[in-house]
Amino acid sequence: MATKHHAHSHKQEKVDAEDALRNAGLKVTKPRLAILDLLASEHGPFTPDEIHVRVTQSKAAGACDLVTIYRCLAKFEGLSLINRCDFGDGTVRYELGGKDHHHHHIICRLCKRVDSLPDCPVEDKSIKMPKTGFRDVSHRLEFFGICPDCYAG
Amino acid sequence: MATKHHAHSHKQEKVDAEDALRNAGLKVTKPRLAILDLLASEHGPFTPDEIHVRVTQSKAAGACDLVTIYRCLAKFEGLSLINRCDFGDGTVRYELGGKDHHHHHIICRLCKRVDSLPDCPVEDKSIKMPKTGFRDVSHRLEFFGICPDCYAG
DNA sequence: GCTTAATTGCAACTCGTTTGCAACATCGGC
DNA sequence: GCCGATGTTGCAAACGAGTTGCAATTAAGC
Ligand SMILES: [Mn+2]
Ligand SMILES: [Mn+2]
Ligand SMILES: [Zn+2]
Ligand SMILES: [Zn+2]
Repeated sequence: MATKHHAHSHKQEKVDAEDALRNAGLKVTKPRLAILDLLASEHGPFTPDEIHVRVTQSKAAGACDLVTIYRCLAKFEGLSLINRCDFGDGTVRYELGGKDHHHHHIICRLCKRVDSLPDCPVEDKSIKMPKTGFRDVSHRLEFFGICPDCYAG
Repeated sequence: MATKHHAHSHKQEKVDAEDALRNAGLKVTKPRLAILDLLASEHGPFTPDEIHVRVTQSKAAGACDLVTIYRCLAKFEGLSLINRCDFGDGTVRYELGGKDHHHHHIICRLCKRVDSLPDCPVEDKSIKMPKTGFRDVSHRLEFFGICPDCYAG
Protein backbone atom coordinates (compact mmCIF):
# COMPACT_ATOMS: atom_id res chain seq x y z
CA MET A 1 0.00 0.00 0.00
CA ALA A 2 2.04 2.95 -1.27
CA THR A 3 0.83 6.17 0.29
CA LYS A 4 1.83 9.76 0.83
CA HIS A 5 4.07 8.57 3.61
CA HIS A 6 6.70 7.73 1.02
CA ALA A 7 7.18 11.34 -0.03
CA HIS A 8 10.70 11.15 1.42
CA SER A 9 13.06 8.32 0.49
CA HIS A 10 13.82 5.80 3.16
CA LYS A 11 17.42 6.89 3.24
CA GLN A 12 16.33 10.46 3.72
CA GLU A 13 14.06 9.56 6.63
CA LYS A 14 16.99 7.92 8.36
CA VAL A 15 19.28 10.86 7.77
CA ASP A 16 16.62 13.18 9.16
CA ALA A 17 16.33 11.03 12.24
CA GLU A 18 20.10 10.99 12.70
CA ASP A 19 20.14 14.76 12.56
CA ALA A 20 17.33 14.92 15.06
CA LEU A 21 19.36 12.74 17.40
CA ARG A 22 22.40 15.02 17.09
CA ASN A 23 20.30 18.16 17.46
CA ALA A 24 18.86 16.80 20.66
CA GLY A 25 22.29 16.12 22.09
CA LEU A 26 21.86 12.37 21.90
CA LYS A 27 24.67 10.10 20.86
CA VAL A 28 24.39 8.31 17.57
CA THR A 29 24.97 4.66 18.39
CA LYS A 30 24.72 1.46 16.40
CA PRO A 31 21.55 0.23 18.08
CA ARG A 32 19.84 3.58 17.58
CA LEU A 33 20.77 3.72 13.93
CA ALA A 34 19.64 0.14 13.42
CA ILE A 35 16.26 0.88 14.96
CA LEU A 36 15.72 4.04 12.94
CA ASP A 37 16.90 2.21 9.86
CA LEU A 38 14.34 -0.51 10.36
CA LEU A 39 11.49 1.89 11.06
CA ALA A 40 12.39 3.96 8.01
CA SER A 41 12.45 0.94 5.72
CA GLU A 42 9.30 -0.82 6.94
CA HIS A 43 6.17 0.99 8.02
CA GLY A 44 5.33 -1.36 10.86
CA PRO A 45 4.24 -0.72 13.48
CA PHE A 46 6.48 -3.09 15.43
CA THR A 47 6.55 -4.26 19.03
CA PRO A 48 9.78 -3.72 20.96
CA ASP A 49 10.32 -7.45 20.71
CA GLU A 50 9.85 -7.50 16.95
CA ILE A 51 12.27 -4.63 16.61
CA HIS A 52 14.76 -6.46 18.78
CA VAL A 53 14.58 -9.62 16.69
CA ARG A 54 14.94 -7.80 13.40
CA VAL A 55 17.68 -5.49 14.53
CA THR A 56 19.61 -8.36 16.06
CA GLN A 57 19.22 -10.64 13.05
CA SER A 58 20.08 -7.93 10.56
CA LYS A 59 23.64 -8.09 9.32
CA ALA A 60 23.91 -4.35 9.90
CA ALA A 61 25.56 -4.81 13.32
CA GLY A 62 22.87 -3.18 15.40
CA ALA A 63 22.56 -6.13 17.75
CA CYS A 64 21.80 -5.15 21.31
CA ASP A 65 19.88 -6.13 24.41
CA LEU A 66 16.11 -5.84 24.49
CA VAL A 67 16.48 -3.31 27.29
CA THR A 68 18.37 -1.07 24.93
CA ILE A 69 15.48 -1.25 22.48
CA TYR A 70 13.11 -0.08 25.20
CA ARG A 71 15.40 2.75 26.22
CA CYS A 72 15.99 3.92 22.68
CA LEU A 73 12.31 3.83 21.87
CA ALA A 74 11.52 5.88 24.96
CA LYS A 75 14.07 8.49 23.90
CA PHE A 76 12.79 8.53 20.33
CA GLU A 77 9.23 8.92 21.47
CA GLY A 78 10.24 11.83 23.69
CA LEU A 79 11.71 13.52 20.63
CA SER A 80 8.61 12.71 18.56
CA LEU A 81 10.76 10.74 16.18
CA ILE A 82 8.37 7.83 16.52
CA ASN A 83 4.75 7.30 17.47
CA ARG A 84 3.40 4.75 19.87
CA CYS A 85 0.45 2.58 18.82
CA ASP A 86 -1.67 0.67 21.30
CA PHE A 87 -4.00 -1.94 19.84
CA GLY A 88 -5.15 -3.19 23.21
CA ASP A 89 -3.33 -6.51 23.08
CA GLY A 90 -0.84 -6.50 25.93
CA THR A 91 2.01 -4.84 24.03
CA VAL A 92 2.77 -1.53 22.47
CA ARG A 93 3.99 -0.86 18.92
CA TYR A 94 6.02 1.88 17.28
CA GLU A 95 6.30 3.38 13.85
CA LEU A 96 8.11 6.36 12.41
CA GLY A 97 6.36 9.45 13.65
CA GLY A 98 6.36 13.17 13.93
CA LYS A 99 4.06 15.96 12.91
CA ASP A 100 3.03 14.93 9.40
CA HIS A 101 2.78 11.21 10.12
CA HIS A 102 -0.53 11.25 12.00
CA HIS A 103 -2.78 8.45 10.76
CA HIS A 104 -4.81 5.49 11.96
CA HIS A 105 -4.98 1.74 11.47
CA ILE A 106 -7.33 -1.10 10.78
CA ILE A 107 -6.37 -4.38 12.39
CA CYS A 108 -7.63 -7.82 11.39
CA ARG A 109 -9.15 -9.53 14.41
CA LEU A 110 -8.07 -12.94 13.07
CA CYS A 111 -4.61 -12.66 11.51
CA LYS A 112 -3.65 -9.40 13.27
CA ARG A 113 -2.56 -7.84 10.00
CA VAL A 114 -2.31 -4.05 10.29
CA ASP A 115 -3.17 -1.66 7.46
CA SER A 116 -2.55 2.06 7.70
CA LEU A 117 -5.34 4.41 6.74
CA PRO A 118 -3.96 7.39 4.87
CA ASP A 119 -6.47 9.99 6.05
CA CYS A 120 -7.50 11.01 9.54
CA PRO A 121 -11.29 11.35 9.68
CA VAL A 122 -11.08 13.38 12.88
CA GLU A 123 -8.79 16.23 11.83
CA ASP A 124 -9.82 15.76 8.31
CA LYS A 125 -13.15 17.25 9.19
CA SER A 126 -15.95 14.75 9.15
CA ILE A 127 -15.95 14.08 12.84
CA LYS A 128 -17.60 16.85 14.82
CA MET A 129 -15.41 17.26 17.86
CA PRO A 130 -17.76 17.33 20.85
CA LYS A 131 -17.51 20.58 22.84
CA THR A 132 -16.23 19.37 26.17
CA GLY A 133 -14.36 22.34 27.54
CA PHE A 134 -11.14 20.34 27.32
CA ARG A 135 -8.06 21.94 25.76
CA ASP A 136 -5.25 20.55 23.65
CA VAL A 137 -7.43 17.70 22.57
CA SER A 138 -5.79 14.81 20.77
CA HIS A 139 -7.25 11.46 19.86
CA ARG A 140 -6.58 7.81 19.39
CA LEU A 141 -8.64 5.94 16.79
CA GLU A 142 -8.30 2.39 15.56
CA PHE A 143 -10.54 0.20 13.46
CA PHE A 144 -10.88 -3.56 13.80
CA GLY A 145 -12.36 -6.02 11.33
CA ILE A 146 -11.86 -9.15 9.27
CA CYS A 147 -9.46 -8.71 6.39
CA PRO A 148 -10.18 -9.99 2.86
CA ASP A 149 -7.62 -12.80 3.15
CA CYS A 150 -9.27 -14.11 6.29
CA TYR A 151 -12.88 -14.13 5.13
CA ALA A 152 -11.90 -15.40 1.69
CA GLY A 153 -9.61 -18.23 2.78
CA MET B 1 -23.65 14.37 33.47
CA ALA B 2 -27.06 12.78 33.11
CA THR B 3 -27.43 11.19 29.70
CA LYS B 4 -29.55 8.81 27.75
CA HIS B 5 -27.77 5.99 29.56
CA HIS B 6 -30.16 6.44 32.44
CA ALA B 7 -33.19 5.42 30.42
CA HIS B 8 -33.44 2.33 32.64
CA SER B 9 -33.33 2.60 36.41
CA HIS B 10 -30.23 1.30 38.14
CA LYS B 11 -32.26 -1.43 39.75
CA GLN B 12 -33.56 -2.45 36.37
CA GLU B 13 -30.07 -2.63 34.89
CA LYS B 14 -29.04 -4.97 37.64
CA VAL B 15 -32.06 -7.18 37.22
CA ASP B 16 -31.38 -7.36 33.49
CA ALA B 17 -27.82 -8.40 34.19
CA GLU B 18 -28.96 -11.05 36.64
CA ASP B 19 -31.27 -12.47 34.00
CA ALA B 20 -28.44 -12.41 31.49
CA LEU B 21 -26.33 -14.41 33.91
CA ARG B 22 -29.06 -17.00 34.38
CA ASN B 23 -29.81 -17.15 30.65
CA ALA B 24 -26.16 -17.85 29.99
CA GLY B 25 -26.15 -20.70 32.48
CA LEU B 26 -23.90 -18.84 34.89
CA LYS B 27 -24.44 -19.00 38.60
CA VAL B 28 -25.60 -15.91 40.41
CA THR B 29 -23.11 -15.33 43.20
CA LYS B 30 -22.53 -12.56 45.68
CA PRO B 31 -19.38 -11.21 44.06
CA ARG B 32 -21.03 -11.16 40.65
CA LEU B 33 -24.06 -9.32 41.92
CA ALA B 34 -21.88 -6.85 43.78
CA ILE B 35 -19.88 -6.08 40.65
CA LEU B 36 -22.95 -5.63 38.47
CA ASP B 37 -24.53 -3.56 41.20
CA LEU B 38 -21.57 -1.22 41.28
CA LEU B 39 -21.36 -0.89 37.52
CA ALA B 40 -25.08 -0.21 37.29
CA SER B 41 -24.95 2.51 39.92
CA GLU B 42 -21.81 4.35 38.80
CA HIS B 43 -20.86 4.85 35.20
CA GLY B 44 -17.13 4.37 35.67
CA PRO B 45 -15.23 3.03 33.94
CA PHE B 46 -13.36 1.28 36.74
CA THR B 47 -10.16 -0.73 36.88
CA PRO B 48 -10.38 -4.25 38.30
CA ASP B 49 -8.59 -2.92 41.35
CA GLU B 50 -11.05 -0.07 41.84
CA ILE B 51 -13.92 -2.50 41.51
CA HIS B 52 -12.29 -4.77 44.06
CA VAL B 53 -11.87 -1.98 46.58
CA ARG B 54 -15.41 -0.70 46.21
CA VAL B 55 -17.04 -4.10 46.21
CA THR B 56 -15.04 -5.19 49.24
CA GLN B 57 -15.69 -2.00 51.20
CA SER B 58 -19.37 -1.95 50.37
CA LYS B 59 -21.59 -3.24 53.16
CA ALA B 60 -23.43 -5.31 50.57
CA ALA B 61 -21.39 -8.45 51.31
CA GLY B 62 -19.81 -8.83 47.90
CA ALA B 63 -16.30 -9.05 49.31
CA CYS B 64 -14.05 -11.38 47.39
CA ASP B 65 -10.53 -11.87 46.15
CA LEU B 66 -9.15 -9.70 43.37
CA VAL B 67 -8.78 -12.83 41.26
CA THR B 68 -12.51 -13.31 41.43
CA ILE B 69 -13.00 -9.80 40.11
CA TYR B 70 -10.82 -10.62 37.13
CA ARG B 71 -12.65 -13.86 36.46
CA CYS B 72 -16.09 -12.32 36.77
CA LEU B 73 -15.14 -9.44 34.49
CA ALA B 74 -13.85 -11.87 31.89
CA LYS B 75 -17.12 -13.78 31.97
CA PHE B 76 -19.18 -10.61 31.82
CA GLU B 77 -17.20 -9.31 28.90
CA GLY B 78 -17.71 -12.58 27.06
CA LEU B 79 -21.45 -12.11 27.48
CA SER B 80 -21.22 -8.46 26.40
CA LEU B 81 -22.62 -7.42 29.75
CA ILE B 82 -19.73 -5.01 30.11
CA ASN B 83 -17.32 -3.17 27.83
CA ARG B 84 -13.59 -2.96 28.23
CA CYS B 85 -11.88 0.42 27.97
CA ASP B 86 -8.17 0.77 27.37
CA PHE B 87 -6.74 4.24 27.89
CA GLY B 88 -3.17 3.14 27.33
CA ASP B 89 -2.04 3.48 30.94
CA GLY B 90 -1.01 0.02 32.06
CA THR B 91 -4.47 -1.10 33.21
CA VAL B 92 -7.81 -1.83 31.72
CA ARG B 93 -11.21 -0.45 32.77
CA TYR B 94 -14.78 -1.67 32.55
CA GLU B 95 -18.19 -0.12 32.38
CA LEU B 96 -21.67 -1.47 31.80
CA GLY B 97 -21.92 -2.48 28.18
CA GLY B 98 -23.95 -4.09 25.51
CA LYS B 99 -25.55 -3.02 22.28
CA ASP B 100 -26.95 0.39 23.09
CA HIS B 101 -24.13 1.51 25.36
CA HIS B 102 -21.56 2.32 22.66
CA HIS B 103 -19.85 5.64 23.36
CA HIS B 104 -16.44 7.22 23.78
CA HIS B 105 -14.42 9.13 26.37
CA ILE B 106 -12.25 12.14 26.88
CA ILE B 107 -9.52 11.72 29.47
CA CYS B 108 -7.63 14.53 31.19
CA ARG B 109 -3.91 14.06 30.68
CA LEU B 110 -3.20 15.64 34.07
CA CYS B 111 -5.81 14.51 36.60
CA LYS B 112 -6.94 11.44 34.63
CA ARG B 113 -10.58 12.39 35.00
CA VAL B 114 -12.77 10.55 32.48
CA ASP B 115 -15.83 12.08 30.84
CA SER B 116 -18.17 10.08 28.66
CA LEU B 117 -19.17 11.53 25.32
CA PRO B 118 -22.83 10.82 24.64
CA ASP B 119 -22.64 10.55 20.87
CA CYS B 120 -20.40 8.41 18.70
CA PRO B 121 -19.00 10.58 15.92
CA VAL B 122 -18.11 7.56 13.84
CA GLU B 123 -21.44 5.78 13.58
CA ASP B 124 -23.32 8.91 14.26
CA LYS B 125 -22.58 10.48 10.97
CA SER B 126 -20.25 11.59 8.31
CA ILE B 127 -17.01 9.93 9.23
CA LYS B 128 -16.31 8.47 5.87
CA MET B 129 -15.34 4.94 6.75
CA PRO B 130 -12.37 4.26 4.51
CA LYS B 131 -13.12 1.47 2.05
CA THR B 132 -10.59 -1.10 3.10
CA GLY B 133 -12.24 -4.34 2.12
CA PHE B 134 -12.45 -5.29 5.78
CA ARG B 135 -15.68 -6.70 7.15
CA ASP B 136 -17.42 -6.40 10.52
CA VAL B 137 -15.56 -3.20 11.19
CA SER B 138 -15.68 -1.82 14.70
CA HIS B 139 -13.69 1.00 16.22
CA ARG B 140 -12.04 2.30 19.32
CA LEU B 141 -11.88 6.07 19.78
CA GLU B 142 -10.68 8.08 22.75
CA PHE B 143 -9.91 11.75 23.18
CA PHE B 144 -7.26 13.18 25.47
CA GLY B 145 -6.89 16.74 26.68
CA ILE B 146 -6.63 19.09 29.64
CA CYS B 147 -9.84 19.44 31.61
CA PRO B 148 -11.23 22.81 32.77
CA ASP B 149 -10.33 22.17 36.41
CA CYS B 150 -6.71 21.51 35.50
CA TYR B 151 -6.11 24.51 33.28
CA ALA B 152 -8.09 26.82 35.58
CA GLY B 153 -6.50 25.81 38.88
C1' DG C 1 44.71 10.41 22.60
C1' DC C 2 42.24 11.73 26.77
C1' DT C 3 38.21 13.21 29.61
C1' DT C 4 33.60 13.15 30.57
C1' DA C 5 28.99 12.28 30.13
C1' DA C 6 25.80 9.37 27.82
C1' DT C 7 24.76 4.66 26.66
C1' DT C 8 24.76 -0.20 27.19
C1' DG C 9 24.35 -5.13 29.29
C1' DC C 10 22.98 -7.89 32.83
C1' DA C 11 20.34 -9.13 36.66
C1' DA C 12 16.95 -8.06 39.62
C1' DC C 13 12.63 -6.12 40.14
C1' DT C 14 7.67 -4.26 39.46
C1' DC C 15 2.94 -4.82 38.67
C1' DG C 16 -1.23 -6.08 36.12
C1' DT C 17 -2.98 -10.27 34.91
C1' DT C 18 -3.33 -15.45 34.57
C1' DT C 19 -3.28 -20.24 36.11
C1' DG C 20 -3.38 -24.68 39.15
C1' DC C 21 -5.72 -26.81 42.45
C1' DA C 22 -8.36 -27.92 46.45
C1' DA C 23 -12.27 -26.10 49.11
C1' DC C 24 -16.70 -24.39 48.46
C1' DA C 25 -21.14 -22.38 46.93
C1' DT C 26 -25.08 -22.68 43.61
C1' DC C 27 -28.87 -25.08 41.45
C1' DG C 28 -31.74 -28.73 39.69
C1' DG C 29 -33.74 -32.93 41.07
C1' DC C 30 -35.47 -35.87 44.64
C1' DG D 1 -34.98 -29.50 52.90
C1' DC D 2 -31.10 -32.71 51.42
C1' DC D 3 -27.75 -34.34 47.73
C1' DG D 4 -24.92 -34.63 44.06
C1' DA D 5 -22.99 -32.49 39.77
C1' DT D 6 -21.03 -28.61 38.08
C1' DG D 7 -19.53 -24.03 38.30
C1' DT D 8 -17.10 -20.72 41.32
C1' DT D 9 -13.86 -19.11 44.67
C1' DG D 10 -9.40 -18.30 47.51
C1' DC D 11 -4.70 -18.70 47.87
C1' DA D 12 -0.26 -19.09 46.17
C1' DA D 13 2.54 -19.41 42.46
C1' DA D 14 3.52 -18.15 37.83
C1' DC D 15 3.59 -15.05 33.89
C1' DG D 16 5.18 -11.30 30.81
C1' DA D 17 5.78 -6.59 29.35
C1' DG D 18 8.21 -3.08 30.94
C1' DT D 19 11.50 -0.73 34.39
C1' DT D 20 15.57 0.16 37.30
C1' DG D 21 20.42 -0.06 39.60
C1' DC D 22 24.93 -0.33 38.71
C1' DA D 23 29.34 -1.23 36.76
C1' DA D 24 31.49 -1.54 32.22
C1' DT D 25 31.66 0.59 27.66
C1' DT D 26 31.51 3.97 24.06
C1' DA D 27 30.59 8.39 21.58
C1' DA D 28 31.73 13.27 21.38
C1' DG D 29 34.50 17.36 22.24
C1' DC D 30 38.96 19.16 23.04
MN1 LIG E 1 0.86 3.10 10.57
MN1 LIG F 1 -18.19 5.60 29.59
ZN1 LIG G 1 -6.56 11.19 13.69
ZN1 LIG H 1 -18.00 4.92 18.21
